[in-house]
Amino acid sequence: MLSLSCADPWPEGSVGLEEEVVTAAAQAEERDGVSNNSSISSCCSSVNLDDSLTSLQWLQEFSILGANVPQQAHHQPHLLGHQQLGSDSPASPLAGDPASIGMPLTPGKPTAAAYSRIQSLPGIVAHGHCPDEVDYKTNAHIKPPYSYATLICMAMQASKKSKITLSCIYKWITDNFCYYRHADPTWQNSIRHNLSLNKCFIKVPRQKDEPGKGGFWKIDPQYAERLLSGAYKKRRMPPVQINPALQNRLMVNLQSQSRSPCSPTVGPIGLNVNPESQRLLREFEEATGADQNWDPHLAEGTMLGSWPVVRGRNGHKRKLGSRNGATKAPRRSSSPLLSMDEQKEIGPLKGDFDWDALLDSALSGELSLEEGEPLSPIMKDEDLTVRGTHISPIEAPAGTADIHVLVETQRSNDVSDLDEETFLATAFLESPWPEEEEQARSDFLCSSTVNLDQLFDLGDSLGDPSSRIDSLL
DNA sequence: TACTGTTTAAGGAGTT
DNA sequence: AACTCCTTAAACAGTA
Repeated sequence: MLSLSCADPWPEGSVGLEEEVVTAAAQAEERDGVSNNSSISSCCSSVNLDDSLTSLQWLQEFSILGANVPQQAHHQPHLLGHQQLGSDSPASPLAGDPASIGMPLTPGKPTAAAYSRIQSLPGIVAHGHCPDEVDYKTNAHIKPPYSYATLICMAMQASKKSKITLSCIYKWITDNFCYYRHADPTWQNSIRHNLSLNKCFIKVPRQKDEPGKGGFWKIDPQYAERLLSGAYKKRRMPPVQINPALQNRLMVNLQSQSRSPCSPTVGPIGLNVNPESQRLLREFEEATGADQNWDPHLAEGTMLGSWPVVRGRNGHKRKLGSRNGATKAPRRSSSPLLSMDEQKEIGPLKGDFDWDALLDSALSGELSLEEGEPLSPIMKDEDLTVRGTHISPIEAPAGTADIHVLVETQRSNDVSDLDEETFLATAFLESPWPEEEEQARSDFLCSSTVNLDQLFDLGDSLGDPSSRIDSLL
């Protein structure tokens, strides 16, 4: 089974088999007596070992972390097997989890604007942040700007399966968004709440002969229809939120460094925040003006001291109730989540993601759609909208490397907010390119400073977007 | 016992 | 202002 999950657990076109495989895996779990009590941490430490192969990684490297992230793993997919045999790897998410092992988080491109650089600093509250500038997979401090429904959709679509278990959704989220690995596990409650309440999610009960806990979930085809018909209104992304579980440590770290600003130090959690970063931080705060109210002496009150006055979206206060352990001990995200079958099931979730295929399959009525309910082929318009910005169509130069984002954006024209959000969120989840193309792609990427921010920031140059694309190429 | 799933409630923010 | 969306919290029941 290990080799199955390593090699190609859910090969293309295996959708029809997945339920059987899941069932078989679940039965194997039963046979092996594998309990669900392995913590998600330990689960991740093993399951995540192949995360270096996921698409998240390549895009993160691609965008801002290119110089900082070990790359050999996704250049050497054959290492996967070894990793899964138990040896830990620095490329694994947890190994790369700054909150876990103190991986230094350094600012992004040194030549980028202070704004962009600041985004990559841990624990920065920044309205209007650029999601693609934040390494959500390793940054445990910034809450991903995706709604829970979006996260669920992402997990479901990443799975390429018609149905997915709750624990797999948890797993995918924690695998791909470091924030949730360290966040109060109440987010799982929200996930469940979303699944139950949101009409777009359908529960698929486990069959009698399907061992395991809980049922499966899938996306309602009607909802998919709505997604693609643009029935949903656009909503603004919430501001970045800092993970309260990590913020205190971060604060201590920064404070300790502020006492000796001339010597970059590694704080209690191993976060490098050197004087340059602190300077950038101040730059950012000053540049963002009064709403940030930055004051070197009151920094705690702005971005580092906003907890435990938990701030929801846009910083409004939330009730804390008894969440600080006064009554019910909250479950931690390290609580056991996955059974063996789910770990096997989750394997393909990690970056085995192809939006082309997903959309194609969706449009042809596959994916989670019921038979006879094909999606409307509506994506043939000339215009496209990227997060509220109207953009003229851009022809991808023939024979050049795919501009996946643009292509997908065109195809996603007129999609709903959630779908768009999901698209934006999952665009960087696309599976790694085939090996034979990788070098050429790498060359392209290396020779270009393009990142998603640039691609999605085309609204800045509506006058001549194609010229901007040309400049990117 | 822990996990899963449902339901209710409340509050904030964006949209109409 | 009303509506909708989203998040968070919590209680409760069912289940493995």
